[in-house]
Amino acid sequence: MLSMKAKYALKALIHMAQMDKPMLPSKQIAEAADIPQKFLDNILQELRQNGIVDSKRGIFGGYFLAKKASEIFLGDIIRIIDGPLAPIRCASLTAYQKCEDCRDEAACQLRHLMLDVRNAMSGVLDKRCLQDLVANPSL
Amino acid sequence: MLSMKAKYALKALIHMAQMDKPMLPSKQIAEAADIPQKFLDNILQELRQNGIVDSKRGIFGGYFLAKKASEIFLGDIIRIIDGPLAPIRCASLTAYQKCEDCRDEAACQLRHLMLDVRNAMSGVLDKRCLQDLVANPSL
DNA sequence: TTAAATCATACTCATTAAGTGTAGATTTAA
DNA sequence: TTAAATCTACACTTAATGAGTATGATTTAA
Repeated sequence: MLSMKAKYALKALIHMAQMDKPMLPSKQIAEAADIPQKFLDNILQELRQNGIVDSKRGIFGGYFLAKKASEIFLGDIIRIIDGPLAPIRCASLTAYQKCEDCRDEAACQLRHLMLDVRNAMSGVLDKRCLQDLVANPSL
Repeated sequence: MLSMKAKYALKALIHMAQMDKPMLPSKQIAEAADIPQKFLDNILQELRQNGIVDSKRGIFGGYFLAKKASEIFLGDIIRIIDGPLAPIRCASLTAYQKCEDCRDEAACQLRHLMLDVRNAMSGVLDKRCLQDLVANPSL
């Protein structure tokens, strides 16, 4: 399950990509996307630290996309907020971690299955970018 | 992410399917699959209540699959233990629930995306059964 | 200098995850 | 019939995570 936090992150970014304004204060994003403002601040912070958005302080400051919407992939956003896509860590490509109780990883049926699940998810989330959610409303 | 509980459930069922014994006491499953026994009892209970396994009490009792391994699908096991596959409820087919903050569900980009993710996951988990994990060790 | 904004840290509060413990019921071989 | 091995039910614990809040500092344009 996606956390609310990740859902909010996606909603906020979609909103930012849809507006052609270069910069939006978090308050406006919060209102437009129906997200608790302070929580959104946390989220935007995390996205900023990971190079998804950038910010300008002071009055008339705000947040803006750090890259083109066509270069921001949805899988990466989810990874930043919720961690790896894979259902279990030993099936993650970006955050691999060995199972403690696994005797023979190469033969582990569960891992093979979950690798397939991970790849299926990645096939959707790492192929699509923010732009796809804006440009193609009927997708 | 899959919970430990769901992972244990899958490990236990795989072990049961692999052994050709008709019945296994939970203690043996716990040892073989490296699962805390009491926790496994809870899990087997839940699987029994959902028609995945059945049990026989008394000395020489134990648990056994309630259906053929080829009829037990992995998606269903995960749904029983962890709930719906879909990343958000409004994208679930088996446990649909409306988003509270959604103005126009049909146009919601996020939902369409997550429906695709759900279908990708289902494409793996609802197509494969326990038998696949036993019969096809190199899959 | 002040108002509006971001930035940083720390805190709360409820729920879930991951088990454990205790007590009792059922079965069946001996 | 009884002891051993099991299942069954329910309550409890302990830690982590989720979903936010609160407070205060810093920046910047006017």
